[in-house]
Amino acid sequence: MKKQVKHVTIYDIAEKMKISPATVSRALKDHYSISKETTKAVKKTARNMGYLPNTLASSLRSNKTNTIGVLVSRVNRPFISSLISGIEEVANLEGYNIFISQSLDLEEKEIGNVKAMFSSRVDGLIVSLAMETTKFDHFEIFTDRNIPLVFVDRVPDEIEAEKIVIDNFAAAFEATEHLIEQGCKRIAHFGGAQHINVYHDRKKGYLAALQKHDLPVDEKLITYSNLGKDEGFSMTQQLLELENPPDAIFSANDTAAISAIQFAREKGIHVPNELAVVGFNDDYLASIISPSLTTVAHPAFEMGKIAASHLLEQKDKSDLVASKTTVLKTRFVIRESSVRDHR
Amino acid sequence: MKKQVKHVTIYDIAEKMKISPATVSRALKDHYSISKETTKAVKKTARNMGYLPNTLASSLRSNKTNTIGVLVSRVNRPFISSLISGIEEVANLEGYNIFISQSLDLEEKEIGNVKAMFSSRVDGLIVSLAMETTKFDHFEIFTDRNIPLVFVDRVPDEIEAEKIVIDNFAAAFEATEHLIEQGCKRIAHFGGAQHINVYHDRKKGYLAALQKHDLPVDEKLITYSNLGKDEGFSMTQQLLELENPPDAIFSANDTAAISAIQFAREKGIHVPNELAVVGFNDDYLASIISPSLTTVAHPAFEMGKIAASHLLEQKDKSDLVASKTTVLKTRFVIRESSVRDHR
DNA sequence: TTGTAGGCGTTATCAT
DNA sequence: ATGATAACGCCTACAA
Repeated sequence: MKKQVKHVTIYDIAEKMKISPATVSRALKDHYSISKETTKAVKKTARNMGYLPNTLASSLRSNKTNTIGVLVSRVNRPFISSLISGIEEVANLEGYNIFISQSLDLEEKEIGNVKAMFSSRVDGLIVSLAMETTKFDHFEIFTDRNIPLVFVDRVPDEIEAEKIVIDNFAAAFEATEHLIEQGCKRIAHFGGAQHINVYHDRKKGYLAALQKHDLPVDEKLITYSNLGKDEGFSMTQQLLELENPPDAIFSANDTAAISAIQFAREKGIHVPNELAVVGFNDDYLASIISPSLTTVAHPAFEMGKIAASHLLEQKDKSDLVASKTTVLKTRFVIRESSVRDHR
Repeated sequence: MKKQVKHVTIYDIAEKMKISPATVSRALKDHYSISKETTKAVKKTARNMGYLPNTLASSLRSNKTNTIGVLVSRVNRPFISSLISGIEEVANLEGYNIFISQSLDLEEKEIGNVKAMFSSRVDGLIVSLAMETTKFDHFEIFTDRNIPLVFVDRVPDEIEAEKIVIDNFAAAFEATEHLIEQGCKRIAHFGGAQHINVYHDRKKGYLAALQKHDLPVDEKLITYSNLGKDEGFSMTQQLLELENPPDAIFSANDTAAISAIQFAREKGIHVPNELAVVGFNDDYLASIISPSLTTVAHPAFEMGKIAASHLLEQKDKSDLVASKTTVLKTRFVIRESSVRDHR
């Protein structure tokens, strides 16, 4: 039976030092009104006694948790984990911790998570929407109370709030135009759920590029899925079985694009000459696969940093914060999967 | 100026219903002593008033946060993010949230994080050690108080606590022996920091396999690093420039192994015939790269699930928990990078 | 410079 | 079945 160590409180310190708990509390946070000697002595005693503050009590009283909530689809996706790293870097620098939860792309879970975040009184919330989400009133808990709320990447049009996004339309346009310049005439598109801004805008950019260059739009060449590995395979297979198959694919993410490359490789179809492929995200994989994948570099880490710093700025500005959207630059990275031999 | 919504408390509900806060509190948690009608009425009023519990207050009073702390090196690593997913799955099922923080492989940050976890009164802590960590007394805050503590993967020998690991020795032995069976005679090893159990054991397994097959150990073929992408390149380069270069590499992770493959590919060195490569972890990349990478599948997700469920079991057993180590099975995945043509 | 005392929102204890 | 009250640990006006 191990000895059970009790929690040391400011009262214990006060008692031992024959001073008041208030003085201890102030000394521990370097309150100006406490003398240097007292402060030093208190801190020393606290250390000796193994005192560690109870954040719960402190937060309850002060109405401040020094915690930022982060609500994402799932942490084990390259884009998301980089985003989180960016958030953490800034948060930590400012003395904040982060509280992460996953929606698993389910609306119901997202709603529960938002409530849980509120219940634990996070000082602000950063959200990238679940794939499934179509309603947004669960965020009113935060907006109604002017608790800082920042959306990242997958953002809702329907809410007035701070948003950090990339220009999906422009990036998709550039990517598609690049394929056209390579001489591709029948360009397919792997699209995501169209009620999500990012996938909607990417498709729009794709269509706009086709239109600009007077290429016809063939609905048979446009697919919708959640862009997973398996979907990538099956979509590629179906497209290549068409009587009039595509000569290029612009995929709304890298995962599906990579599956396309793998499928083509297995079938002996040359990438890029028979099938050019462009992805979106610039996952680490993109540079590793052979042929390497042309894609749109998504500044995930930076988005996280900006989201966190904007969130922390909101606190100060009280309630006159205009809803503001920050658009970050993407970078089009041309690699082997799209550059055709000169003919 | 937006209307500022106030927080609704159980007092507000009690007042409106002309009952006591105690009854409200009980009704909201389905306490057996409260009548069905009252319970139903309270819940309805709570919903109408937009009541959301204050977790801080509840936790402070009940001494229970329903939160599991997770302390890892960094979230944006494939192994870690899968581990976290596993933890979250189990935690959520049992009504727990998780609180994540990153040590960035720095001991000092790990120490701070452990204190912060304690201060926020997590009900238990799951840890994968920072690369830098060599002392372990910062965990005594938890062990002294019998707060459940589980180490995963990178675990300390020096602490009596629950541990979840894989058999790194056996896995490394099997991997190395496989290379020997392929006819490799000079097998190099990319090792990690040797004070970390996993890297230490992997090296031991490697050495044991060489010894069993009467192959000499050449220290020049053994490197130590943090096994990053860049290190993988430079180590491969250095090894291949030796007057007597290796014909195989067993790397303690996939990242460095993949760099080795890429380096060889660039230099026109045939993998596996001129240089066979085996990695460790089975990151998603391993199956994508060409030639695909032979590696040891590390059950990250399952480790997370087991860590969480063992942690939650500890709560019940009060203080007679024996320190226990659970060893999970790995799976050796043979792919192209190690299978030589028959000669 | 330091002390006193009330309160943050909830739950546990003891009563009715 | 319900109510009154204290307590969790800390912070902060107000007082001294």
